[in-house]
Amino acid sequence: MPTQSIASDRTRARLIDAAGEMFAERGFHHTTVRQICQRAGANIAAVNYHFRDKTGLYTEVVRQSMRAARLDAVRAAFDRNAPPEEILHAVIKTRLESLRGFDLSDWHFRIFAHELAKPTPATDVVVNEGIRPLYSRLCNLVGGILKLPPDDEKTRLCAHSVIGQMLFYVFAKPVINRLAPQMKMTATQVDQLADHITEFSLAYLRQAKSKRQRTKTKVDGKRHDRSSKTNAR
Amino acid sequence: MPTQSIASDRTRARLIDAAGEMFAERGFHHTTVRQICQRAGANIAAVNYHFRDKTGLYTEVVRQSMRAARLDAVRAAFDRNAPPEEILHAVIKTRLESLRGFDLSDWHFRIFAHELAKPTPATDVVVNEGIRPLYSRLCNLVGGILKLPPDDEKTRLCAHSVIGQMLFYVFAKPVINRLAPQMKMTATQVDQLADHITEFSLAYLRQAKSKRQRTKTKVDGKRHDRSSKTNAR
DNA sequence: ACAAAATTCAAACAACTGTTTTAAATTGTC
DNA sequence: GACAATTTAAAACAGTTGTTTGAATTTTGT
Repeated sequence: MPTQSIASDRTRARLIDAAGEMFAERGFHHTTVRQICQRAGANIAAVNYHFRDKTGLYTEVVRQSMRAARLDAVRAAFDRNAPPEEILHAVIKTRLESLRGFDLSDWHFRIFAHELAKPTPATDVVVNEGIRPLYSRLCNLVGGILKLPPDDEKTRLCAHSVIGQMLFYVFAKPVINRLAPQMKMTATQVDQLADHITEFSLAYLRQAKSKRQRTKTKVDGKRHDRSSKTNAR
Repeated sequence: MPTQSIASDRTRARLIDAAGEMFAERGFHHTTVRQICQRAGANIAAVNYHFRDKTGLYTEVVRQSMRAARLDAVRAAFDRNAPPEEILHAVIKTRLESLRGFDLSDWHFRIFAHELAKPTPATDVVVNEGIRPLYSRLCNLVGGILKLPPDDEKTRLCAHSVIGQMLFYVFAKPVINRLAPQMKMTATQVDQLADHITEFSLAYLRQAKSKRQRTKTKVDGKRHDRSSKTNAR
């Protein structure tokens, strides 16, 4: 028994679409329900009718953007069967695709950025459902390269260094445009960016690993553990 | 002829102080003039009387925070007579001091962060007076290590990588608190952070330099330029 | 000490916010 | 096709925002 009409579902979807783009662009606090409704071609009361609150609409947008395609792409990059360094490159590149224009249903990264700047009532949802899984998987990946446990402090610091480099371009876009106007974030430029961040990060990761292995062999004789199955779920 | 009274100057200063802390904490848009005036012990109309606008007060706060002590400390770190890698470490460490609690007159970094997230009418002032000089000096420094011109694309990308790592902790503070609660940002922890970011970055910079020098010596014979005075102005 | 200028103050203003209300229109079901 | 439920619509609500007003007060220059 579908208690909701099709027309209702369609305005609901239009509201989520419009709100998603605007939330991603201007953040939660700087987006008014009137703007959303105008963009969605709906009445001002539609938000309260369909989502109870403005925050209700926002959490729904967040929840939906968590299941969006790009996030799956990042997960796929993680699950790829390849050497960890290649996986890292794929993850970074996939994640940076968000920078090219306004890909539909690609609000996730930008909403994440806004959440960082100013927490909202839905921050817990964003952190626990959207960020934490990717964060822990990145820690697993980095720890795998470093031959260190995922919750080791050094591992975490390195993961933060990778995330920070990526986030910078999402956050600082308006400032970068004034500081380095030649960066237009074209497709090839984003690729170069991903290559750079990967190489920049791997330089330290490789060095730290080999240094650790050198001291390790000095301490406990030969290394024969080969415990490289560190990128698991 | 001091046309302004002393009492007036004092409320003016109190307003700037209160506004600076609150702008740094919550950003421009999320700070109300009523909150500022209450904190400053001034009347609601004081802001408009002394600064014409809310944005007038904000630009004054920004202008003042640009001349604040911490920024001078960063400049001093840049001007230090030392090998560039040591300078880099000093700059990063000085810049990260902002993370420890709420140091008075240390709004600069946080205001910068808020500007990144959401541009304001004073963004131009922030970028041109506060960010650009440090940015170009960082490019000079990094270019000096890389033996590349400061406006080379690789140089800029590396500078971005360094900035991104630092900014992450400023931005992501609320999220980091949930993701890695053990990071309390104590004095020693901030020191470790600075050490890590420096080492993480230098790993790539050193590697890229030596790689470049190797190919360079292959091309133009012996290297005898020694043009290491790259951190000027 | 006194007039004039500068500053503070309480109150109200207009514009905006998210939300609620009440009635009209649309929809699904018999 | 009629009736009941669901969905839209226009208007107004209560609250907050930055700003202005005009009179009281303090400070300044002589």
